[in-house]
Amino acid sequence: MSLREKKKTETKNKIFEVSGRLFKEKGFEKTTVDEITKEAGIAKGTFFNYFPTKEALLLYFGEQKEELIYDLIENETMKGIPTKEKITNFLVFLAESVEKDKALTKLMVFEYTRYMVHSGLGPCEDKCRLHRLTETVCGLLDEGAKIGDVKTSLDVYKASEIITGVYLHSLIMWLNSEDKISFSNDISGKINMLFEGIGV
Amino acid sequence: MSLREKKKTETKNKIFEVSGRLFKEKGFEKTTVDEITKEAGIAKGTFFNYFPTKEALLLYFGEQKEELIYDLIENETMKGIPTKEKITNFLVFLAESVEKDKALTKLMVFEYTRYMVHSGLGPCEDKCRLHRLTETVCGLLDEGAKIGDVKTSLDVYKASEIITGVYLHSLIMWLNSEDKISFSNDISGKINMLFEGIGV
DNA sequence: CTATATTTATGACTGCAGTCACATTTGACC
DNA sequence: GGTCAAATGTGACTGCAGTCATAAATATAG
Repeated sequence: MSLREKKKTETKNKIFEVSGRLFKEKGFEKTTVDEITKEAGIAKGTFFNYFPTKEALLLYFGEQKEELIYDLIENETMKGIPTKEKITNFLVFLAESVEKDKALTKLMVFEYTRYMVHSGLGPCEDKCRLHRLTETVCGLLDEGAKIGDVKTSLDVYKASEIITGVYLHSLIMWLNSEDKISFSNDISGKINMLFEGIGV
Repeated sequence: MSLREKKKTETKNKIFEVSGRLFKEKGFEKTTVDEITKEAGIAKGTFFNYFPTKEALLLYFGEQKEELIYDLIENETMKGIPTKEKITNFLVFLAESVEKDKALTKLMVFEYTRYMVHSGLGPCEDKCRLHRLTETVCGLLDEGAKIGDVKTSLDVYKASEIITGVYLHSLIMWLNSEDKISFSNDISGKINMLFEGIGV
């Protein structure tokens, strides 16, 4: 790795580290780019060489976290249990990880929405986090279809989208609640109902 | 109505009208509050007497539209059809109304997210649009429970939340798609699956 | 009609995100 | 090491959302 690349990652990490601390101390809104750069010992313009906007930092936070989570999933003891449980475990795991920092999650969800809405991200491609979630669930359901854990006639992809939708809604409701709800409990109850169906 | 109240509504309508036009012409971002107020013939400060932020305008747009829709629902020919169809019709109707202006819908969804995330709206109360949707669906399912259209053991509220979640997810996917999907078709397919269930 | 209170309007001003023309550092090649 | 090109750093500057002290308009009371 060249000197240039070394300095680059160094600077990016410095920004990441300082801003993370400041956001925790005083919140996202009240932290200015000026402060971040001053504490990081760089000029204001430099910040924008690394992150196109202040909000882009939030996206970066989210990506970092997501990587950790999806990695962990692979290593879980998920072999040999019914598909319903597999999916429930997966989503509960996601939920629990998110439950740890509500304020940050709020900001990230918000920023993610902005990202989806504003020009960036042409069609719903790789970068789309919801899409990735759907794909993962889809994989689990596909396996389930082979073992006979789900209806053979099932449109697996559509079902995955439904599950993602339920996850998203629970997340938003939880973010917007006054902590009376447990996000992870809510999710697992709903997955159950999805497998049973609503109609008689 | 006093002179004061008359002038107030007049000014608010003027702002609403001018900003609507400008947003369509040049988009939300590129329209400045200065422009809006100049065209409306008022001072900049006045704008903020009516809307706390520029974005609050979007919320107002949404509210106006929503009123129209929910009113229409009441008057629909929804008597005597199965619960599944009632709910499908309702959501398809919502979807179709939203499909008419994708760009504006994007902005409104985005702004709604911001609204939920940033301080405003303590716990998820009346003002929460998703909550209102859930309540409406819940009403339909309750009726359905009486006629025996849904499982008697069903947790009706939870089911409504699931349906709302599916609606929201479809909406977002559609907003983020390159117009290959029909939002309203997508919804009706998923409601069907929800009634059938996923498991064997 | 005058005096006083309350509500609404005003626009110069502030603070901050984001830009840009220019300076500095790094890498590559001789 | 010297020379040039490309990448990165810099901070004064710009544009816009939002504020606030003050002015104007309207309501209320005597």
